[in-house]
Amino acid sequence: MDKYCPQEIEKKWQDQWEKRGIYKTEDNNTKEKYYVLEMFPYPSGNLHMGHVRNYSIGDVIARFKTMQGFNVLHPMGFDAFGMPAENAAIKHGVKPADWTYSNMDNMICQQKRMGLSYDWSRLVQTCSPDYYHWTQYLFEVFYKQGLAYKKKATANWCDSCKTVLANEQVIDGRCWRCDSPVIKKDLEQWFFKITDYADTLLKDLKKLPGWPNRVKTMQDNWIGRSEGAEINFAIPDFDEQVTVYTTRPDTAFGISYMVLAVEHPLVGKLIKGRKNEAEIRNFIDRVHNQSELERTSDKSEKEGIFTGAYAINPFNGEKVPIWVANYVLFEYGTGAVMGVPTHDSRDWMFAGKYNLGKKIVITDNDNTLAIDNMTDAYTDDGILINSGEFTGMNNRKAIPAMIDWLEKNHCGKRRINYRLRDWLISRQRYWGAPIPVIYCKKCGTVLVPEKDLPVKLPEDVKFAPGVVSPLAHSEKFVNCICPHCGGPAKRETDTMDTFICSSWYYMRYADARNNQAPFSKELVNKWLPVDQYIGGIEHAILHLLYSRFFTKVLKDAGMVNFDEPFTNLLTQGMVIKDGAKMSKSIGNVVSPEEIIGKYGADTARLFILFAAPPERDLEWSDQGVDGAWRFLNRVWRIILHYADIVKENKLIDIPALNNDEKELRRILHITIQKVTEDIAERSNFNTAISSIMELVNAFYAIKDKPVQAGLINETGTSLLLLLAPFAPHITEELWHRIGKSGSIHKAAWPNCDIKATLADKVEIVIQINGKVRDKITVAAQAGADELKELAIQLPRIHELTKGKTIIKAICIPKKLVNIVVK
RNA sequence: GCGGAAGUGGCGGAAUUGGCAGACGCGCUGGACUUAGGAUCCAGUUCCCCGUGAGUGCAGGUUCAAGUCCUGUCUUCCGCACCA
Repeated sequence: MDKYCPQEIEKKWQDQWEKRGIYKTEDNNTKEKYYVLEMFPYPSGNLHMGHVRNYSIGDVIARFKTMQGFNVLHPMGFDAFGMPAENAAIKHGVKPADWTYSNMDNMICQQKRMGLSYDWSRLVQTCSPDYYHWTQYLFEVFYKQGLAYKKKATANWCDSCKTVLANEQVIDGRCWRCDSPVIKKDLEQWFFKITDYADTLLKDLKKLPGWPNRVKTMQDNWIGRSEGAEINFAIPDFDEQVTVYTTRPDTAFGISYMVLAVEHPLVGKLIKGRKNEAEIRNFIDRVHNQSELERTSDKSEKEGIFTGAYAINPFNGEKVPIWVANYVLFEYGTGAVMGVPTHDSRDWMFAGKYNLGKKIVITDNDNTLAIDNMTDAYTDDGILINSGEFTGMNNRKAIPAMIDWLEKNHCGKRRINYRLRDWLISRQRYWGAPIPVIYCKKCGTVLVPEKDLPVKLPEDVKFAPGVVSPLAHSEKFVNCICPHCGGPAKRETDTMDTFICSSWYYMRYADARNNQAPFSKELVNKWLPVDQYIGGIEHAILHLLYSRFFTKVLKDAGMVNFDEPFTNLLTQGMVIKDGAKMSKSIGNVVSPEEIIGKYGADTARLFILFAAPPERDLEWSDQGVDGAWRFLNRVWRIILHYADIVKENKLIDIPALNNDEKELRRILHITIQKVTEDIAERSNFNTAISSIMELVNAFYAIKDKPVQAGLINETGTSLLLLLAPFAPHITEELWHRIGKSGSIHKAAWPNCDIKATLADKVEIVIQINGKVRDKITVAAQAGADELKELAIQLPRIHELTKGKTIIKAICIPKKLVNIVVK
């Protein structure tokens, strides 16, 4: 018998598969479609174990669904724009395009060595003009829908990447990519109006039962919907008015001051000419220039200063002092808040520090609250007091009543507010899709006409450390002709956030080579939505929220007929070693190339799927890899041991099976049932593999016994079929060695014979007071009464219950008898 | 602070509906085969005071029966965090 040598057979089959095109997906096919997709990678140059895990999971599902008779779409591509290519250009003088394409070539080789069942004819590379042509086209779709606009705003600026970032891309005050602190900069930038879709994005989370709750909760929090009211306060001295947003209008009679954000446009007017104007301005400048990190840190103290101006509380006509303070965010709500120290903890602290008034307007049921014995605000529900006509009302009921009052008296209204901000999409970088906009002195902002797309990236661009917006330095790129009036004009020199490229790539796969449109309606609606999407949890908000937004916009634009892109989402855990994420700086990286070189792709895949369920973090174990390797060798040997018998292709003679044979066949069909369910229903590949291992153990157990050739045929063939999605090469090789023709990966998934899974005899546990005391083997169909009789008569049970009263016996057929004694 | 997930042998993990806790794998121990074994095959492996014993972070509760349900509590990880 020859040895299992993955280095030989894996290459051989990969070549064969490619030559025969067995993973090419047909668009015209009557079988039911199934679209399985792994998040496409950034082309860093090399696969890491996280990729191996991601692709192994997707490949199992793709192969399994194919064998189950679905028409499977399983494509791959690259999220190929982005900063590292420019950094390489700065550091090593290579062109970003050259660097990126050579990295992609290398990674495709590595992916092919993993034996993944991709339809490579649909390869998508977002940096290719054939692709970003349509990214630009979609920008124009957004623009025409009124969803793309330019405005001056205080933006998050990463000084290391020399570009702005969207809110979602600032993690704890730091840049998501390079981790350097983010600073504030006032800049003119392009935005996508994702806030228009805040409500739909939130509501439609309910349409996603196939998503992990964790991800839905995170998106829910990120969108941050709150219900409340706007209240207008007059400022008679200035003939002005200021509007606050609150979720607690029921506390309005307790307002003792009001606070504006330092950026609030009214502040300048209110403080002008005050004797301490300079002092106030100082404070405002200091707060405004604080970094996101400092300003939102929980350590930073609440600070404020009185403007000298007063506003009128519309409910009771009281004069309330107007302050400015660091804790009020200009971007949220109206940038102004009311201060109710007695019923809001932050206000309690602030009022305590600056000696502002406190008045109780909601009391607990026993009416025991008193300012003097309060140590913090009372934020619970209760009954309104000191609240004019609303006094005596339950505060929950008072909220709508008081909003109605505001609306009737034209001094406020109901308002729903979101935490979500518009998506800042322009980047001051070269290696991205140029924003297809031209600025003309006469005509203003003009879209590049569709026929002139794509706006191509120029190649003669200089890269140097610290250069902002390299495109802006390319004369040839910047200067152009206005498509409207034909006069001289200038191009937009910012490129698009790469998250835009990745917000629609999964649609492009449906029609990847289309050069007339991003995709044909027919094909995108045939294949989408993605049935199973697989990727890391780190995109819970970023990519997954943006993609949902894109899908909804394209649906409203009539380009697609579905409104959620991913029906089922599987978020895989990290691959860790020695308790930490694999990283070069810690030095705990295990390279996939090395593992595949030594053990082959099948072992690597099998180990990574076996070691933990997909959602959990996976601790890398070299010994665990050995275990997977040993298992495949066991399969190799047992199949070859029986190869000649299997080749005879004898049919099974079920009535002739002896007990040992029946037992083996029972295990086989239980395994078929379990593996099918584990893949299809639970995505628990680890338990699927463990049950295949049990089958192999059972196969070994009958090795020295005479076994019917038909059963050996059934067992050997089914074993390979069950294992095929996990270890595609070894199973293909053995498939041919047992005399089968055609690829195993095109063969039908085995069916479970339910009758075979039922045992004639079952073991029943006999408990006394819930503790196992004995076991008996009885006919499977034995009923409750019969079991009880048998149990009580057992010598051991008889012994143990001697002198005690049997109160009752609980009998669960096929499982147990529990005798309750006293 | 708010929200979420998780705590099970020496290790990774199983137990899907309340019904034998520890499947499967690693590691370890022993045996067989062998010139040899870090190959292979077989067996054993939760703990202990070895029993009518204890045991799924801890303390209670419900139940004939609890890893699973309920109450409280501790720890770890993750997300959000002055959001008015």
